[in-house]
Formats: sequence, structure tokens, C-alpha cells
Amino acid sequence: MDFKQVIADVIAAESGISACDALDWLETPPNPEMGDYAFPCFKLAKQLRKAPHQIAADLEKIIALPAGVEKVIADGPYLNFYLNKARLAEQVLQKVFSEGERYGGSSMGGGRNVCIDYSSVNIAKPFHIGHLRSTVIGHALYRIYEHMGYHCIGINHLGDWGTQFGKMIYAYQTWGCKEDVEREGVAALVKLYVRFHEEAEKDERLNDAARTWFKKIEDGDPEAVALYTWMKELTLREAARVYEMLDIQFDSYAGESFYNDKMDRVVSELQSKRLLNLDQGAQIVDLSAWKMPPCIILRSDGATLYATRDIAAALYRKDTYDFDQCLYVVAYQQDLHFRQWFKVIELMGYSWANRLTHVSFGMVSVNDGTLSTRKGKVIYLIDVLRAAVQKTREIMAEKSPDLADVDAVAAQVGVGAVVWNGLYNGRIKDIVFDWDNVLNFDGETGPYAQYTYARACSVLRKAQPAGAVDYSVLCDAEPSAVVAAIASFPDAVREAMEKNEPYLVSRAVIEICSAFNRFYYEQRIMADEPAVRNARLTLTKAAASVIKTGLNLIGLTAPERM
RNA sequence: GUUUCCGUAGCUCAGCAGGAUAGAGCGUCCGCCUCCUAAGCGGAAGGCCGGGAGUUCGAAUCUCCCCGGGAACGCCA
Repeated sequence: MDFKQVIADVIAAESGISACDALDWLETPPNPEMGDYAFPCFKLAKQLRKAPHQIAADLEKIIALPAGVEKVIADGPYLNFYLNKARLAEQVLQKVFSEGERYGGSSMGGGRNVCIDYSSVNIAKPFHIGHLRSTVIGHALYRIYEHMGYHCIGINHLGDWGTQFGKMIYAYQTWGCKEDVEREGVAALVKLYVRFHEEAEKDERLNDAARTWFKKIEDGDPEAVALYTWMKELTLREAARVYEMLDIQFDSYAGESFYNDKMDRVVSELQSKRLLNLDQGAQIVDLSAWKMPPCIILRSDGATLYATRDIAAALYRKDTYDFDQCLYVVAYQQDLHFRQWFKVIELMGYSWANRLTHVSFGMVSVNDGTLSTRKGKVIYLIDVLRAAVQKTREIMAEKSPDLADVDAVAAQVGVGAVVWNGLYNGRIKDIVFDWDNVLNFDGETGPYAQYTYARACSVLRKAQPAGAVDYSVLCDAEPSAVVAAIASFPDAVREAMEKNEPYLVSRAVIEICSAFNRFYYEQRIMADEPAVRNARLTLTKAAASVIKTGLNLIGLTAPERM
């Protein structure tokens, strides 16, 4: 039985409020010397018509201490509960061992489906640092929802349709050469793309030529389709290298082109539901009642738009996966777009409209201006990953020169540093890309967490806990702090899911790591006294286990040596 | 202009279903390896929580106004 619940029950019994409220009001004191749980008595002041500190003092006298609660002390308006540290440690650590890598998870998802639309790379465009956040946030959410008992469908909604492919083919046919593209890959395509825009500035006719080429793709012209397919495969091969480094897989690559034949349904359904209005030649859904600009479904030339496509995709996903939730991990620039078409889904009468969530995040820019594919100004994600791995190799050459498996570990740590960087802060924050920051492995970083894990593993290689554990050994401040951090991990995971904020898991991992490192420094785990050693090894094993679980949840691996 | 997000230490950020002295990391300065990985640990310095009103016993947290910054705003995605 959970201590927090037990305490809430006794407060409820003595104060007259419901156990539910009591549980709600209960908080964790700002510092450990003030106890493990605190009940602020302000809330009772009104109904009891007494001063809060008086209420606390009165409750202190009459409250019956539940088993495992050592004492209760009124401190001003607060009622502070002190748990028996040994029993708390026992309860928490046993839970970690019995649940193993499932610790912090639950079965609340009940196997229901969650679609997560993330990463969404563009064909023939660079996979750059701007894609990092969508990719790592989406992937982390995938892991977190799975941990909570959901079944996730990871969808890479490829940007694989549109007139830019006409431009690409025109540019390739005019200035390109096969060898360059085969050798340089997307970078060569980007050069052609940049050149196209430069030339098109001077000669408007290029745009017509591009449109013609795109029309050929649409009409199934063999040459055009072959080139289009070639570029698509080439881009995906390159992206696959990044995904491989990140250890990310997708369950579906159904992108824009996939929905080409699924948009008639959207138009006819909107028509039959009388939601479509002709305005300035375009077919729109009026959203002025919700203070939004109209959602354009068909252009005046009859072509579809991305809102049409997103609606088609949502309908398809609902039919195909019957999702409980569908998340779109897309930058906040598209806030309005999502609000608009979510509203259209709602107006269409679909009750699941409120199951669509735009998981938005801030922009990525560079110190010296904005990124622009058109101007050829990009930082490729793979270059960042490789630089981080290289940096790790250098550090390892210095710090652990005789480690076997250098390449594998360097990859784990280097990539971990980059991934962590995208998951350490709240999603809404804009990020200014900074090499120094990405390549910093000190302090609260991925490598720090991985290092902590490796340290713990190192101790556990010397000895494993065995037999009965004397939990009273773990009552000092340092081990208690580790226990407390481990104990609060499950709440962090649940909140991370509820808010779609993976950084809450990152922070929870850091809590455990810094508590563990302090413990490691202050107390000798391999103590001479067997009982002491055994208890500390037990704590070490639990901490390592939860750190690993936490890292895995946000998409990092945990090497046992580094 | 309208809508929306953001503004906390030199820098990057936590804290924001209101509560006990506002926390980390980086950077700076000072300490700690004859003992389990120093990618570590400790300490110091550094804050009218953008400004002003209001609600409240109590506001970094809620409301309104102002200032500063980002983003979006009909046929691109």
C-alpha cells in the first residue's frame, strides 16, 4: 500500500475532508529535513474556522500514525509526515526489482492504439537539424506510450508530393548528372534545387517547365516516375542511415503521395455535410465562428491542399488503426493549420476529433541567421551525429583507452548526447543550434546519465547483492535521496505521457543520477561490513535499472562501460 | 493590424491545477583522486521571477493592461 494514500486516509479520518482531496493536497516538502510528505492546513481554515497553524497543531496531537510513518510534526501551517526510511526503501526497491524494466509503466493503455506522426522527412530535401526535435520527441513519446500499455503506430508522413518534384526533375535534366547525385546523394539534389531557384528568379518560364514535369509524374509518364522514384529511394536510403544511428523504426511511411487517391472522399463528404462554401473560386470551410481564417479544401484550380491531405490521412488512420489518440509532432509554426482542420473534423461530426493532438515544439535556428534549404544553408543531422560520435571517441581515447568496443560505445554516447539535447527542455522553447552546447558532455547531459549508469554497472561487476537486505543501512541522507528519486520516477513517466513532454522523463533520470553520484561519492558501496555492502549494492542495482529504463524511454541506450 | 506562444541568475532552462528560505546545468572562482570510472563530488559569487494593477490569508504561478521577442494569418507544406 502506498504511503501517500495511507497518510491521506488518516488525514481524511481526522479532518472531515475526503481522502481524495487529502491525497490531492498532499505535497512534498521543499527539503528532506522537513519530512517526506506535507499537508498544508490552509485549505481547512475556512471550514474549520481556525487558523491554519492551529489546525496543524491540533491534528498533530490526535492523528494516529499509520504503520511505516515514524512521526508527524506540525510546522507552522504545515503538517509534516516522516516515513520510516528503511520501510520506504524496502517498498520502493522491491517494486523496482519485481517490475524490472517495466518499472514506471502501467497497463492503463489497455493495448489501445496511438498513432504518432513524427520526423516526416521531405523527399529530395536535407534531413537537417530542424528535423531533430520532431524525430526524437516523437520517438520518445512512442516509447513512453508503449510503456504505459498503449500500442503505438509510428508514422513517417513523408513529404513526397508537390510541384517541387517538377522543379527537381527539371533541374536534374538541365544541369545535373547521375554520377554526382549517386555520389553526393541529397546534397547534390539540394544544389540543383538551389540553382533552380536562382535561375527561376531570372526566367519565369522555368516554373512552367517544372509544373509540366510534375504533371507528368501525376500522369504516370514512365521517365518522370522513374526519376521521381529514384530520388525518393535515394533520400530514404540516406534518411535510413540517420534512423539507424538513432535506432528508430517506423511502422508506416505512408506520406503525402499515399493519400492522392483518398481525397475525393474528403471533398464529397464535406459537400454532403454542407460544410463546403465557394469563395473567391476556392472551396472552403468557414471557421469565422471560431475566429479562424477559413480552411481551404480545394484551390480555385481544383487542386487539393495540405489541409485536405491531412484530413484524408486522419480519416484513413482512424479507419485503419482505430486509434485512441493521434499525435502530430510538428513545429508550432503550424498551430493554426492544425486548429483549423481539427475543427473541420469536429464539424464533420466525428466524435474522435478531440483525440487529435498537435504536439507542437519550438523552432530551431542557427546563431548566424535562419536555416534555408533554398539558399543551401543547412546543417545535416547526420553531420551533427557524426561529430558527436567523433568527439566521444576523442574523450574515450583519453579517459578509457583500453576499453574494448570503442566504436559501439562512442556511437551510443555521441548519439545520446544529441538526442538528449532535443529532450532536455520543454517542447515550446525555441532552440538556437550551438555546436558547443551539443558537444558538451558535462553536467546534465545524456553522457552524464550514461556515465552514471556505467559507474553503477562497474560496481555491480565486482559484486552482486545477495540474500536478505538490511534496509536500515539506507537511512542516511544520500541513499535516501536516491530512494526518493526512484520513488518519484513513475509519476514523472505518467505526467510525461499526459502532457506529451518527454523532458519530464529526462529530468527524472537526472534526479536519480545526481542523487546516485552523491551517494557514490559519500558512501563506499563496497563496504567491508557485509550487511552494509549488500544493502548499498541493492540500491545501486535498483538505481542502475531505473536509469536504464528512463534512458530507453527517451530513446537513449545505456552502455555498461564507457 | 488580428490571433497565438514566450519573457525566471552572465548563458541555457526547471519550477506555473497559487503555499514553507525561487532551483539546476553551463560559464567564472576555490576545493576533492595512495579508496568502487574525476564524463564525478563539494563550496563561493550571481535574481525587484520583463513592468504595472487586480483576485487571495498567500502570486514566479491566476486575471487584465503595458513593454520586449518569436510565430501564424486564403489558394506552399
